[in-house]
Amino acid sequence: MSKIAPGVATTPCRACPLRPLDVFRDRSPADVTFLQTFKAGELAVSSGSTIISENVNSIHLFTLLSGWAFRYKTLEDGRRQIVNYVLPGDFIGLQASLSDAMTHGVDTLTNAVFCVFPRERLWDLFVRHPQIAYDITWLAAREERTLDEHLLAIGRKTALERLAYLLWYLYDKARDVGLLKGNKLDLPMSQAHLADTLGLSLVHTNKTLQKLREKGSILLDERRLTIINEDALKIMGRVETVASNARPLI
Amino acid sequence: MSKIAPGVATTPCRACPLRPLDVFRDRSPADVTFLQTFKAGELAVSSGSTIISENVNSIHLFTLLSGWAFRYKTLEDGRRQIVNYVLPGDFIGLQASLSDAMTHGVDTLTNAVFCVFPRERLWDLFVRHPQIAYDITWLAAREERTLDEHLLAIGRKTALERLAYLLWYLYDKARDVGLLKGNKLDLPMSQAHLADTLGLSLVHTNKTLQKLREKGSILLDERRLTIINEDALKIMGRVETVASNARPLI
DNA sequence: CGTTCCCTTGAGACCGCTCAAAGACCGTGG
DNA sequence: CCACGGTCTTTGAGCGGTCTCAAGGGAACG
Repeated sequence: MSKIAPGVATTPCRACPLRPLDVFRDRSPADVTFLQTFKAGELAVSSGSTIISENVNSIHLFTLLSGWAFRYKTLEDGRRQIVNYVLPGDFIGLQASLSDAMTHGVDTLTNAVFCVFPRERLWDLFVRHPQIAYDITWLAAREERTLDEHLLAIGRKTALERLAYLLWYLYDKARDVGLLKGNKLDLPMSQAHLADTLGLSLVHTNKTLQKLREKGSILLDERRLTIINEDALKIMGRVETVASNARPLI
Repeated sequence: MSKIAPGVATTPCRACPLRPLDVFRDRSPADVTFLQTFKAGELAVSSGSTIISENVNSIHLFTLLSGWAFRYKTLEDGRRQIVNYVLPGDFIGLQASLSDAMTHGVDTLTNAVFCVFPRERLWDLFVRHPQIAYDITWLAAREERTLDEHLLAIGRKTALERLAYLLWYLYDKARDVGLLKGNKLDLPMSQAHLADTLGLSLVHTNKTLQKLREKGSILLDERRLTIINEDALKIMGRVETVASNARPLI
């Protein structure tokens, strides 16, 4: 089901397939070399695996190399809230690592490969590689901003606005890391996942999806999303226009 | 309305009234001395002031010394979502500082005093004071966890659960910094603020508040909150029991 | 003493919920 | 090969939680 690749050939950081992408900042060769030593290995898991468990402290930090995952929290009676999605290049585990208490879970939506970094070397990193430390903080602040945005959506937007917002968010996020095929994107999650992200019931999510399709700006069939009119979708979703700069890749 | 105290006597970090509190970690005298030099001054503002404006990059970082504030986001049509509350000892501004795009606003609920730190010295801090850099990251991860929790509440809890959760959250947070008088807490926000935090309408928030009062675990009158049965409140709010450790104070 | 803000209450509308069930698709095992 | 169970999507029906609109009262303030 899941294992940390032992002798198996792993991707060397200098040949990281993500780093050349425009969304990621350039990094000095020295820092790339350090990241290579910081990387303890790779974790290759199948779809539906739990990478970080709620209520259990994680001893690792991860960068997703390929695949999709999501962060979530659940209540005892089973109600689940998906807090954010994880795409290639996203760095996760800081919360579960630094804080000692309850945290979120992370599950994969597809087969996925993670770079694994040992938490115990984080302090060493802060001492000896301030640039990377700064980048980690930058990413944490960025995630915070995303969560603010999601809170605004769930707390104050209508079902239709929320759904339009979420689909645009996923589309835009996927575009950053080159996952689009033209104006099409293969989404790995079910409508139940979307519902748990939006704070809506499954049934109502489905009906809202119908409505959104009727508006003519999107297609979504067989989990393939096609964006016909991105601007209209953004307006419907009350999306703030964001000029996002390149971000660091850990 | 607001000004950075110039020649006015400000609180020296070594005599910080917050640091002796149990919630805050001990810090080496050398680091306290550095923080003193990092601190550019104090910002004393009256109730209802905007400290950080949405859509405008902030050039400062702040630690709240005294008073209450809140972080929020708004939509163009005026709908507002309060994202979190800021109490003494809380460190804010990282998002608005590090990221270049749209951000949240921060308004005060009472007269308040902030310690002001210049953003441009943040990099220097990361190079020369890794412990403080680490602490800042730790706080960012902690805030992220809080937002996850709020997302779970707004997305998946009922109105009554949300309100119970919020009141307990505020009570617990205030207790940390010694703002309780016995089992009483003076809340500075209106029911409109509570509504905008919970993703509910003002009217329904009021009616939910009635219901919660009827349950007998709380009193809330004239903005004075009395917790009669904390355990019952936590259960109603579906609050995870959190064993929170001491946290750093910047 | 008028204005403003806040809390409260009532009434009715509607958005989103639960319950229920059917069809499509898929992998598995008989 | 087909039967079967599981997951996912879709649809209908009816309930109810939350919303909007409206209005009144109290406290604070100029």
